[in-house]
Amino acid sequence: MPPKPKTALQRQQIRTAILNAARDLFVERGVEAATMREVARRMNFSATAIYLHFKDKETLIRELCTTDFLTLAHELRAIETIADPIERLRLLGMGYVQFAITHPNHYRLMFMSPQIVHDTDSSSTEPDNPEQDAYASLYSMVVDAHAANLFRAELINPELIAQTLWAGLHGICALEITMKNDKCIAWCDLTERVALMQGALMRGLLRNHGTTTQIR
Amino acid sequence: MPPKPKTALQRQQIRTAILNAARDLFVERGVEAATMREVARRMNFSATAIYLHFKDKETLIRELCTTDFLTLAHELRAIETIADPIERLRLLGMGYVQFAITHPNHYRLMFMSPQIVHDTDSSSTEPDNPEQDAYASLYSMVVDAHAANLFRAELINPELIAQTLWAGLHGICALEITMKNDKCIAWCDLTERVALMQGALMRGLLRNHGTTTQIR
DNA sequence: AGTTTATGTTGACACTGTTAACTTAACATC
DNA sequence: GATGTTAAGTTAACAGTGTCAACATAAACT
Repeated sequence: MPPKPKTALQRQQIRTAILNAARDLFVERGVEAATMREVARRMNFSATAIYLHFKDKETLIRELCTTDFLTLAHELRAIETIADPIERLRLLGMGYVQFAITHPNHYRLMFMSPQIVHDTDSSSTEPDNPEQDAYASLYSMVVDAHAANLFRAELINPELIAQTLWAGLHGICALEITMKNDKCIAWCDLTERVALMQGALMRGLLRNHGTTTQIR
Repeated sequence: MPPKPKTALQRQQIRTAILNAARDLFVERGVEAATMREVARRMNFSATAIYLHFKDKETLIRELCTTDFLTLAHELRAIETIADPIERLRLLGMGYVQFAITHPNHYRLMFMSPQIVHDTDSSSTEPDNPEQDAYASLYSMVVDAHAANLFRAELINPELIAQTLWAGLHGICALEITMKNDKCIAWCDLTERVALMQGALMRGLLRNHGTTTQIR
């Protein structure tokens, strides 16, 4: 294994190769299956070579999730073009749930694991974290709907509304990921649960709680 | 350390002593801080002595959570005496959230960690698991309310309603536990979030969506 | 007294993440 | 061209972890 000085591009290629190798293990069997040593093994590296490219396992996995979540955020960008604020919110929620269900390990690590303290001043070069990104787009949609006077009069704080909508969908995703195989509970169909959550929350939050927003 | 044959009572005392020692570490610094070796150290046991009383770490911690959750379930029993089904549901939700926030590590392990497959036939002697217990009491309350014709006409499945209510509150608890220190998000007051979630879901699910159920 | 048995302890195995010290090949400079 | 510098990678090691197998011991039973 001859060491040659690598150009910046080559170095980046190795980084993404490591990320891909780690992802294979990660998406399939979770964080603790994605061993640093196993990743190195698959790269034909020695166990410690990974540390030349990533500070530690934490940052490796975290960076992996970050990039994947950012691609999601960009995919969901198309939804922002939809005119009707309510329909926009509904579709955003659907996309969110869909991602959580198809990438449970990513979701678990981003939203269901103890967070890094995320000190403000640290390495300075990570201004856009995906969770903020996702929440920000939800929030902006809520602000739009609020500006259009669509919410009930008492609801004066868009932030509170956004956090409630998020919590509702997160609850469904989290329970599905964690307990879908729990035989003690007769789980209803996932899409039914999502539809009812969205329908009920909308009906509970919106001003004209009548015919337009229908609970299926 | 002289080994004497222990009576069943003594054996049970040792078990609970181990559980208590483990709980100290667990509630304070989480699962991975509750090391088998550290528990043994605090008991003045050798590292492997714990395994004479518990099959492995998994079952130790799981049993710890189970008992604590069951005591919660019994505390919440008082709520069942409340006459108004809606108020009953509301208080149950409040108690649930309160427990989750004051025992975040318990909650995390019970509802936010990959579940054991919980094969039906195993050791046979664990019929009442607390998550089923909690869900069962929620479900029975929903059934009552449903029998009293309080829900909207379209909502014919109490199970679906119960799971939606659970998911809503679980979402709040889970986000609070995982991300309360995330500075990227301007979290609203927790009790406000709970109140809005309960109010909105109730308004969205109940039949008379008018003056009685007020969103604060 | 001698045997059995529950209750422990010691030592070990196979892992993990991670750091320190060493090796090697490619480049820049005198 | 010989020399040094340095990035890239290796091996060895440390301090942990959960857990099992083999051994020890003291009480109880026959």
